[in-house]
Amino acid sequence: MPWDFADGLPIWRQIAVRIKSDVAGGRLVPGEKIASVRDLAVQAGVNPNTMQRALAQLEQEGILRTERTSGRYVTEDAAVLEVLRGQLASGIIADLYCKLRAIGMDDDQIVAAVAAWKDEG
Amino acid sequence: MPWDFADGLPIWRQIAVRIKSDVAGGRLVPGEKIASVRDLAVQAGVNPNTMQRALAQLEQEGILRTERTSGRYVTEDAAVLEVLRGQLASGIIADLYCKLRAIGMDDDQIVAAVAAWKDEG
Amino acid sequence: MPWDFADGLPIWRQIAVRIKSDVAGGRLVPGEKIASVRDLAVQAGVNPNTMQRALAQLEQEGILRTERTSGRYVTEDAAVLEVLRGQLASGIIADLYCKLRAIGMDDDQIVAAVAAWKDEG
Amino acid sequence: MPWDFADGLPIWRQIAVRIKSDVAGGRLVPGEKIASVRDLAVQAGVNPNTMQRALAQLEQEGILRTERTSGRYVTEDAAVLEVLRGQLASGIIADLYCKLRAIGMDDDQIVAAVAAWKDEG
DNA sequence: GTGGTCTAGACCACC
DNA sequence: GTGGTCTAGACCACT
Repeated sequence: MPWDFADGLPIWRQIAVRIKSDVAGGRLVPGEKIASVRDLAVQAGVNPNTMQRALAQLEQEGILRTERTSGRYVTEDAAVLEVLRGQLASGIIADLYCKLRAIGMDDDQIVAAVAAWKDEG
Repeated sequence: MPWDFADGLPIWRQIAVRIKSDVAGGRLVPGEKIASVRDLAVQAGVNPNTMQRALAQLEQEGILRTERTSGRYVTEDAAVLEVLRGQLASGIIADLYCKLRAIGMDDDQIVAAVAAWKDEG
Repeated sequence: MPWDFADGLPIWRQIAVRIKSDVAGGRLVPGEKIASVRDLAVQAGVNPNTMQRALAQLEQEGILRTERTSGRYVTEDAAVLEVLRGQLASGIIADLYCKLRAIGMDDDQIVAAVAAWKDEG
Repeated sequence: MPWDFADGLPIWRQIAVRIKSDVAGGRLVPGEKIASVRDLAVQAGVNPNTMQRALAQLEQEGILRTERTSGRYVTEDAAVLEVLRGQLASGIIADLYCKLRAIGMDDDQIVAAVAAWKDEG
């Protein structure tokens, strides 16, 4: 997992985004227990504290649920998951528009290009 | 300009991508002379050799043209510019599909979401 | 039972307050025998001497009564119990006024808020 | 400032509550700059990290606003302040009811006692 | 073993 | 000087 130290985004936020994506994409199953803070920290090659911070953020957003003595679980709240997907998608798409506008495309061209890519690419 | 030393992409490639984007977006005007290697290197905060390598790459792709005695110029070749835009857009759009598929969206949903964003966002 | 070693209040006083609350609230029944010093000390996780001191204090206030040969009993004196309730309540209410004034409420607002809470909360 | 290590509430939460109370009570003036993280940490006798955590929490609740290079400021948002006062008051009053019920008072008696205290005490 | 807290000290970007 | 991040390592409570 390549953490970008160069951009402004803190590692714990990058981790949070990654886990969000995993939850949204179903690679982390709702209701399932996730690995322990320490294990995740080792896997990610960061300090347990940093991982802790990312997970605390996710818990506070309702994406994870903590059972103090047994571990952390992915939320089963469908509404939360739906909102999560919407937020992630919105951010990604906004980024797309930003970059394509920067190379001189207008919004209609962007939509057309995305639609065309589906058929070709 | 945040160059990313962490991922595998060499800095000179990152610079080349940025300049391509500037050309495609018209921030570097076709036919215009660009700054000297040394100045560009200072602006970017990199070694002149690194900048040189990026520019050589762009020249080899036909995006820049060198006049031995006077400096480097942005190509005026419309075909080259068009291909450039296509390449950049394709990469960006491929990235979009990759990320949105990762959060569980299928291609039709992606196209729909991008179209919807144009109207809302 | 979380005894607070940090603030100035000695533990035996904290224990005394707790027992007073139990008597006032009827969790310790007037006329009933209470457990032995040793048992109470174990329950509270403190040294028997500390518990002894708390009980002596309560006895001196007339809340407990010692029968030399059989143990300690909760007073049945209604007047004592009434005074006890009054003292406890007064302390708690004084604390309330202190805290609510500290966040900028005046006495009328405090009374109103307490009355309102009864209906809502 | 006596931090309670005995109860379960983390120090950074206790600090956050205290600062909330200061804001609600006007001891920290809306719009005014507060002391630096390091100074506050020294005043409170805790690690700068711990203070940082408390302040981050308050910022996230909209009570403080951070200007990265100049310092932290108390919000001027009247709505936020009003909600804050309401939350604090509610918590304090709930605590009152809990304690007074524990000594055998019913809700009407509680309201009456609080009203009486205003006139006497 | 789990999550959570706290400390100490370093480093960065910004102005 | 400001806020913010990261690491390393210790300690606690709970089971």
